Amino acid sequence: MKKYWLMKTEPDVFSIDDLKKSKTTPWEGVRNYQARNYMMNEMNVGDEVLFYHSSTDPSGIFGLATVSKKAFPDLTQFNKKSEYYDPKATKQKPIWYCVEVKYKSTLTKPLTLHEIKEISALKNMLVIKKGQRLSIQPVTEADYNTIIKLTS
DNA sequence: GCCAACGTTGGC
DNA sequence: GCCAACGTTGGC
Repeated sequence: MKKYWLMKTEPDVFSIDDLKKSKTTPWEGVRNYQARNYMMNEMNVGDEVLFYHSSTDPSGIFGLATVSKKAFPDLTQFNKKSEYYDPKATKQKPIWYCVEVKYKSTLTKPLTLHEIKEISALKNMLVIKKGQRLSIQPVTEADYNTIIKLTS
């Protein structure tokens, strides 16, 4: 059963263009249990990803990607030099997991957060809910299909 | 196990 | 840069 996701990233740190260049990337640095649990327990190879740029102007959905590898330990948690280092994690007992994400396309017509708020069919999307900070959010198949139609 | 203090996210 | 929302930490 294919699932659909929205994954947030700050384009200054990692943008859809960066993903286009690297083709795939481990989704490292997630340090929130709810987001981790989605990756660990619910994401499967082939799931569709809406690639969302946050903390930028305008913020919104700028690309499409797919999950290309199931959850595996996020190596940055073991790396003392990484900003994502977690001293409580050990290789025997990792705390943080990530999936690998693969580039699919860059939207020629991105869908900004402002536009999402204006579209009544998308009014239940989590990303427009006040105070919604979760960096990985489930998206319904209907919302995903609406977005594909609007952006192609 | 409660909850105040603190840190982070992210739109504006 | 502000600040609302909300997750995490740690003292008790």
